[in-house]
Parts: sequence; structure tokens; C-alpha cells
Amino acid sequence: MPKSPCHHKTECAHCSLRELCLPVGFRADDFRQLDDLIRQSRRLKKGEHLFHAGENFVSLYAVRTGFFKTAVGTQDGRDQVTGFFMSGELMGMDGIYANRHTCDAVALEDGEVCELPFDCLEELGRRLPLLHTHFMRLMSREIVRDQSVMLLLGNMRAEERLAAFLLNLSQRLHARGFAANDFILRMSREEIGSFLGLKLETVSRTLSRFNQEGWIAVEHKHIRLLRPHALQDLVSGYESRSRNSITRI
Amino acid sequence: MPKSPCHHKTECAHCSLRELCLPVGFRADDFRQLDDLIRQSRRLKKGEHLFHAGENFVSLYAVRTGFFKTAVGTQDGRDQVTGFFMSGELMGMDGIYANRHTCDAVALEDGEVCELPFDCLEELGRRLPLLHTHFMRLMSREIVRDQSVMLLLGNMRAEERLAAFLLNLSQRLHARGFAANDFILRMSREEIGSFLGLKLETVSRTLSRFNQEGWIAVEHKHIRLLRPHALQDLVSGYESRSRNSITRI
DNA sequence: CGGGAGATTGATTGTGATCAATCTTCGTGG
DNA sequence: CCACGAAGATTGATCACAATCAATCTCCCG
Repeated sequence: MPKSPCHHKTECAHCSLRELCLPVGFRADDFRQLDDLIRQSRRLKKGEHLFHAGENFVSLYAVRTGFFKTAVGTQDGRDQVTGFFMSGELMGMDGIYANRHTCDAVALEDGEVCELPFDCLEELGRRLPLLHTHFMRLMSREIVRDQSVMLLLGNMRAEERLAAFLLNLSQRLHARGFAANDFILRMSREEIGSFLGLKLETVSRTLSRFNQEGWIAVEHKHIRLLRPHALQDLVSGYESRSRNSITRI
Repeated sequence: MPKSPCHHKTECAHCSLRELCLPVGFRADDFRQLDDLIRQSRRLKKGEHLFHAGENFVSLYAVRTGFFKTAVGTQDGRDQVTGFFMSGELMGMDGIYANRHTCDAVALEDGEVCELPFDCLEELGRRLPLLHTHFMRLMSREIVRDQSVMLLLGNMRAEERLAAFLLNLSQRLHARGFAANDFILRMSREEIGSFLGLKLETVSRTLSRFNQEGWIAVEHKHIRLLRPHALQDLVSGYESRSRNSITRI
């Protein structure tokens, strides 16, 4: 069996992220072809860049372990965090358009990614319709996610943004088998702020307010959601309505 | 020749939007297959919905003529315009993920779209790699566009947002052979505001300010860009810097 | 011509930004 | 291992920008 002696070869068929990453209905032979595609997995240390804006686009990257952010920058130095990525999520789809990355991807803790050379992926997609369809759906999911971020940035108040953010993290961690209501933030207050269109002081203040209200318990980066449905009500607009009605009396 | 007697059959090969819509390198036979795919073009009157959030996803829609918006809504009635679409641009890619549309698409003036049934498109993409690649790039372009909207909503001040918005419209109209510096806004102040995360009064005031400064000439929905590079400087942050330095003296 | 939606402009308020001063934590090197 | 310094986080005081409330005004469209 001509197996490459690659120092760190992954196997999709046995990957615990299979059901997050891959379509259902894949057969053994499909997995074999996919494994051939994955050049190798790449390890990154905290702070390392997976790719930079402006770099040639070659591969997509699926997170195996660790936590990443993507960010776009302006001429005048400002930058906007456009997303946080955890295991099973795909980065780099922005690069397909112009064969050039439009954002930076940075590891927020030590981690590991599967590198998927795009031309191989495309070629394989032609032979495996299931993979092709699945990949379309991943891109579409990114578009849907972006829509909800726009809604957040365009319509929500600071408290609502932060509540939505915490609930989103909670839900994604839960989907990966972690506790939904007890987790460590891998990003700084400033990075949260950049993502949510707020300043770091506002993030800090708002977390403190949630803490005082008893919705959550904050110990630095360790967050516990004590009353997640209170956060949910905030996002759904109940709280702001009742607050207004109180104010108006 | 078995030509369908469809009342309003389009022909991609002779469409003036060909170079906006389709990949280069298509041959006569490719066009024929694509024309078979397009079920028909659909006419919409101002205010009509192309699709609603929650509806089953069947087709993508390419704008032939007219002007459209997409918008996502919340439980509590707020809504966020997520994009404006003009000729050659594609709507509905959000629906691929869950086979369900996540936003509304509405005509802002009478117009016409090509309906592209998605399963046909996928099937055809398998036979025409060029089409398949092109479609990936369109989805990626949407992701890139969304990133820049996030940057706008997360980092920019009202003046910067509006300047970026006007320049973006200008550039897209110019790419379609229209005047870059003299155009009609097809959307209301409220819709601009929803897209930019501002209230309609702020949009109106900011346009008035640009008008007074002599950057633009506003006559209701008729806009002329008199000093587009002044708007560009604003977006690039020069203006805000100099303003700060003045304020600090 | 009249009515209603959309737009402009003004006055005031409120939310989050900014400026600033501590405090904490963590990484580094002595 | 501890001391130190730097980066990150919290909290407070004040300010500025855009939201809100409100009063016309304009222009379509019927």
C-alpha cells in the first residue's frame, strides 16, 4: 500500500469532527480520496498567522483544534474582526473570488488546521457530487452568518450584541460536546469589541453589568451563563421593550 | 429545431450582461445549455417580493434590469437591509445552506430577473467546470462584500459610511456603463439608513452636509458627485485625522 | 387637486466613545 | 523562584455623535 510517510497525516474517516466538517453519506473510498487531498495538517502557535490579507490564495483551512479569528483592515490602520472560528469550521473562502486573501487569519491559541488545496478540492468535487454540494452549503452558511452579523452591527444595542455573542459561542461550544454554560473566552476584550463594533471598555462594562444582574458570572476569561434565557430575552428585544415602558411611565 | 415557445426566453450569448454574469471562455454550446437551464425571466413591479425569508429555496436570481434589496428581519419587527442589487448581480445564495431563504428580496423599481433553478445549475456545473468555478467565485465575492459591510458597520462614522456607500454605488453604476457621478437613488433614505446602520434623519442630515460642503449635489433622489475624491479621503480616514488634529489644538 | 408618504430641519436626549487612573495577570529574564 | 515590566481589564468622569421627538415641507401618485 503506497502510504505517504507524512509526519502528521490526518484521516477524515476517523476524525471526531467528521459530522461537523463533512457531508453524510460518504463511503470508505470517498474518505480515501479526501485524505489524499489534505496535504497535511498544520500546527500554529498562539498569535501565528495562518494567512495574511493580500497573500495568494491556495488553500482553505479547516480548524481541527484551537481557536482562530479573521480580520480585515483599512488603509488607516483600523481593523475589524470578521469572525471567530472553532473546530470543524472553515476559513479562507474569501480568497476564492480574486485568488487572493482579503483578510488575516490568526490563531488565538495553539492549534491545528487541515490544509485543503483549493484546486484539488474543486477537482475532487467534480467526482464526488456530495462533496461539491456540501461545499456550496458551507459557503452559503458563511453568507447566512455574515447576514446575522450585519443585523447585529446595524440594529442592536451594546447589551444585545454582547448577549447574542455569548449565546452564539455557547451554542457552538455545546454542538462540539463542551459545556454550554461554562467556558473560557479565547479572545481579548478588544477583539470581542472589534467583532461587535464596540470599544473594549464598553465590552468590559457590559460584562460587569450582566454579572451584577446575575445573568452571568465573569472571572476574567472564564464565563458562566447563569440565566441564558435572560440573555435570550435581551436579544429578542423583550428587555428593551419593557425597559422603555418603564422609562415612559 | 425544438425551441420552446416560452413567452419571454432569454439568450445568455447575446445578453449585454454577459461579461458581468458569466465566465470568460464560454463557447456556443455552453451558452445553449445554460439557456436551457434558465426557466424563464420573471418581471416584477416596484415593491413586489422575489422571495420571502422562510420560503423554500428553489432558484437563484440574476438581475437583468431594475434594482433590488435584500433584508433580514428579527422576531421583534426590526429589519436590516443586507444589500442592494443591480443588473448582473446574483440574489438568493443564502438559501443554499438550509434549502430555505433567510432574507426577503424586494424590487425597488420595476425590473426583471433570470431565474436559475439551483439543482439544474449544480448539474450543469458538473459538466461545465468553468461555470462551476465561476459560481464559486460569485459566492466568494458575496462573502468579501459582506466583510466590507461589516467593516463599515463596525468601524465607520456616519459620514464615512455614507461616503463609502455613494462611492460604491458610483463604481458599480460606472461598471455598467452609466455615469459614475450622476445618478438616481432607487431606495428611500430609510432603506439607506437600514443598510448603513443609521436612522433616516441621520442619512438626510449627512447628505445635506455633503451638499453644503460642495462634495455632492443633492436634489431629492438625484445625486451628483462633485468631488468624489473628497468622499474617498473621508472613507480613507484623512478627513477624520485632520479634524482630530484641529480639535486637539 | 388633494392626500399621504417621504424628506428636511431643529431641539433635546441618551448611548457608547474617549480620556484617564488603577488593578490584575502573565510572560520574561535575572 | 521571584521581581519586573508590559499587556490586558476594570472602573470612573466627561464628551460627542447619532437617536429620538417633533414640526414643517415637498413631491408624487391617485
